[in-house]
Amino acid sequence: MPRNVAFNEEQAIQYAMEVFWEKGYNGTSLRDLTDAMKINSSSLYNTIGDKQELFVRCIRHYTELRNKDLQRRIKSNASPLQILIQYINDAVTLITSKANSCMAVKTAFEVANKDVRIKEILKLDGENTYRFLCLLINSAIRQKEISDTENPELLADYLMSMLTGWYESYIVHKDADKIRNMAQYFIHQLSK
Amino acid sequence: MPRNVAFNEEQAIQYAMEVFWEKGYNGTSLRDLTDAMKINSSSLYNTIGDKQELFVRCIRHYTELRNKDLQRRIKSNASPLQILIQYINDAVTLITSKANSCMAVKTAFEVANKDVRIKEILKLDGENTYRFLCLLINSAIRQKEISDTENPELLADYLMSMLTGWYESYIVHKDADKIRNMAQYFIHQLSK
DNA sequence: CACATTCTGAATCATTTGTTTCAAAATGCG
DNA sequence: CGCATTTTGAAACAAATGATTCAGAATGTG
Repeated sequence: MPRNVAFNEEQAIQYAMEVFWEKGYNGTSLRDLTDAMKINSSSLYNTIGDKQELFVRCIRHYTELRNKDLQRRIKSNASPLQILIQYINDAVTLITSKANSCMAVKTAFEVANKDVRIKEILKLDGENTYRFLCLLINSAIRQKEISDTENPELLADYLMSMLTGWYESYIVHKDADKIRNMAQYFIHQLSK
Repeated sequence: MPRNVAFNEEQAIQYAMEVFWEKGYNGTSLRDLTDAMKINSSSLYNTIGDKQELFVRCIRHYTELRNKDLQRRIKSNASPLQILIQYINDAVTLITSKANSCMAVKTAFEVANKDVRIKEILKLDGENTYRFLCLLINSAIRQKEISDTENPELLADYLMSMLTGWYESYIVHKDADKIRNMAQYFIHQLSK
């Protein structure tokens, strides 16, 4: 009976995500968003909701993209340690090539303390990466690529913290070698 | 001849810093600030300047406080490794006790990419901590508290990145043991 | 086709934003 | 004291903010 929604919602969310990603939640205005999404604010409020709701949809979208990336990596037929090393190296490339940082990390520091919904999404996302890493490390230990004296859970937490720190380091110092050296050292420690 | 400034400027900066620290730059309004500082906005614009200038003064104040803390630690008559371990343990306590995170880290992610002045202050602050850590690690190596096979500069970068990551981890997971375990592991690796 | 229903666009809303104005109050110096 | 000078407080500014309104356009179903 009715008229259908004219705009591609996922595409619009993608556009909105990019703006939030760059400017942060508080730094982004409704005009910024509707401009990027190429829709009118009435359409936004009609289909998605207010700014907060849109933001929730955006980080959810972001974490889904990350999740798909991890799934893809797991399916690789490289060895566990190789997958792990590839993951770290890709992270380093990402950190040191794009000016913008990781949206999950930025959001954690900007709004996670005030918005429980956001915090919960980020928590699930973190646990997801955690499981991904634990899985790989455990497999690598079983295949004797990593020493069985290592603690997989600790190592996973360790790496995740390190990655976050690398983002900040690169924002402030813009020193790619710094990051590469740390990554190389971490991989070296891992591989013996 | 003239009337004197009535309010304590350093006290006012301290108040403003606390608000910025909690709410971030974009999340803080001029009213938030003048309320906390207990001054009128005309006084603010008369003595300090606009919001940006005030923010610069605030992180500058923040990094000065940090600097003083490092100076104090250096003067301790404990051994280099002991000072280092104390520093890490204090950081862990700070991270896992206060709800709010480190202002320098939050600011790096929120505004450092857009504001060169801010980025420069944070960079100097980072280099300061870096020197502090390198000094301690080098001394510890000379006193044979740390193996001379370690790379001091790398270790310093490593620790700084880790600390940043711990802040994010605690915001998202609120798991103090996670942080404590990582710290313990790091200290353990250091001490042999 | 025709109609009921939904979506869209432009305009507009009330607040809030960062900032400024200016008269009145305060203060040091002669 | 009295004047010149500066700070203060309340009010107000224009612009931007998040959000809503509503007439008209669009569309699937009968």
